[in-house]
Amino acid sequence: MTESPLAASIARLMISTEIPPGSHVTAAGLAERLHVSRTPVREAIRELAALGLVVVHDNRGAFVVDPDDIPTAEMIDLLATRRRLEPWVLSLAAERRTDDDLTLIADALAAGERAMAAGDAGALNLAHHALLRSLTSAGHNEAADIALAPLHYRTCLVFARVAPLVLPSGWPQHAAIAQAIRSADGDTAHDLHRRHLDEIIASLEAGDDADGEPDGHPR
Amino acid sequence: MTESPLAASIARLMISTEIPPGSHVTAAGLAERLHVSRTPVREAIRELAALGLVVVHDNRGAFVVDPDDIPTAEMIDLLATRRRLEPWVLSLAAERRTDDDLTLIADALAAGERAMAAGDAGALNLAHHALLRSLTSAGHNEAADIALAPLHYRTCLVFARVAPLVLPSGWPQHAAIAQAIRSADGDTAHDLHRRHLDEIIASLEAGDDADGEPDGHPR
DNA sequence: GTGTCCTGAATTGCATGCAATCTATGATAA
DNA sequence: TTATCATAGATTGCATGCAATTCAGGACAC
Repeated sequence: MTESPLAASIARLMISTEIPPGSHVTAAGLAERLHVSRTPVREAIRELAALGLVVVHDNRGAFVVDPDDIPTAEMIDLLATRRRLEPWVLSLAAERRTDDDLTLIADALAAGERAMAAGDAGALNLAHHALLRSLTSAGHNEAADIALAPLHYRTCLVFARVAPLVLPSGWPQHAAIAQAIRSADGDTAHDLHRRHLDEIIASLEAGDDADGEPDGHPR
Repeated sequence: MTESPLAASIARLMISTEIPPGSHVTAAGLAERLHVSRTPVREAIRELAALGLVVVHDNRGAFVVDPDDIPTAEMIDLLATRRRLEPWVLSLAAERRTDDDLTLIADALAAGERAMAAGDAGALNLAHHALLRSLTSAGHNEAADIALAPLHYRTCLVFARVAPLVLPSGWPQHAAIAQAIRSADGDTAHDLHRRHLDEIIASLEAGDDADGEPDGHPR
C-alpha cells in the first residue's frame, strides 16, 4: 500500500510482537522510541487504524489488535474472505509477474528460512507478511492489493503468537506456490493456495484451538 | 470502516465531487473550509490515502484520485476484484442481516430515489456509496467489510462523473438485490449482483467508453 | 465490607510557529 | 527564440504548548 515510512516502521514492531498484541500504544511513547515528535506518530497511528492493525478509542488512544479478543468465527470470516480473493490473485500473478516480483518473493522465502533457522519468531512473522505481500503484489491488480493489505496485516497479527509454532511446517507449501508462480502455472498456484487456506479454515472449524492452528497441524 | 468523523466529512466532499477529482487538496484549505486546524486535517488525509481516495506525493501534498488517470484495465481489475467478493458477501447478508441493516439499506435506496428525482448528482453518488456500504456491512463479515471499503470508495470516485448518467437505469437492479436480502434469498442476491457486475465489466471490456459505462447502458 | 464520590496524574486532541522543500515565474545568456 | 538559472511564494512536515477528557486510586459514608 502507500504506508508512510513511519507507519511501516510501527507496523513492523507490531507484527514482530516487539510491541505485543493488546498494548496501549501512546503517542508520546512511540515518539520517544522512534525519535520523532508526537504529531507524525499520531498520523501514522491513523493509517494503522485504517489498515486494521490498531483500534482507536475516543480520547483513550490506540490499542494493538489482540487475538484473544477476536472470536474464532471472525477468524474464519477473515480466512474465508482471503480464500475468495487470493487463489485468483495468485493465478493472475502467474501470468503477470515480473522478474522483480520473483526476486521479492524469493527474498521473503529466504528471510523466512533464515528466521526459522535462527529461531527468531519476530523475524519469521515479518517474513510471513512480506511473503503474503510479495505474492499478492505480483498479481499486479492494484484493487486486490489494496483490499488484501489489511487482511494480511490482520492475519499476521492474529496469528502472531502461534505462527512460530505452525509456520515452519507450512513453509514448503508456500515455496511450492512460489514455484508455481515462477513457472507461470496459474492453475497450480491457485489450487495449492486454496487448499492451503482450506486446511487452515478446517482446523479452525474443528475447534482445534481458539487461538487458531493456522496451518492445520495440531500439536 | 473506522473513519474518523473528519475523514468521513472530507470523503463525502470528494464522492459528491464538491471537491473535484484530480484536485490538489491542501491542508490549509481544508482546515479553513471545515473550521479546524491543519493538524486533524492532515491526519484525516492520511486515512483517506490508506483508503485510496487520495494519493500523497512527498512534500507536494495530496491529490484526489482522478478517473482520467486510471486506465480501463485497472478499472476492470477493480470490478473483477469486487466480483470475487461481493456476490458472496451479499449471500452472507441474506443470512445474517438484522433489521437495522435492512433499515440502512432501505434508507440508502430511498436517498438515491430522492437524489434522482431532484437531479442532484452529488447526492446520488453519496447514496450509491451508502448503498454499497450498507449492503456489504449487512454481511457481518468484518474482514470483507474492511477489504471492500477502499474498493467502494474508489468505485464511487472513479465513476463519479458518469454515475449520474448510468446509475438511474441500474437502480432497479439494486432494489431487486436489496429485496432478495430482505427475503433471505441468498442465491438470488448472489446471482443478481454477479450479473450486475458482469454487465459493467463487459461494457468496459467492449470499450464502450474510456470513462466507463458502469451499468452497461451505452448512450 | 460495600458502594459512591472526589481528586490527581496521564493522555488525547487541537492549535500554532517555523524550518525545509517544492513549484512557478521571470530574468539572463546563448 | 530557446534554454538555463535564480528568486519568490506557497506548502508540507515536524515540534511544541495547552485545554479537555479519561481512568485509577483513595477517602468517605453507609
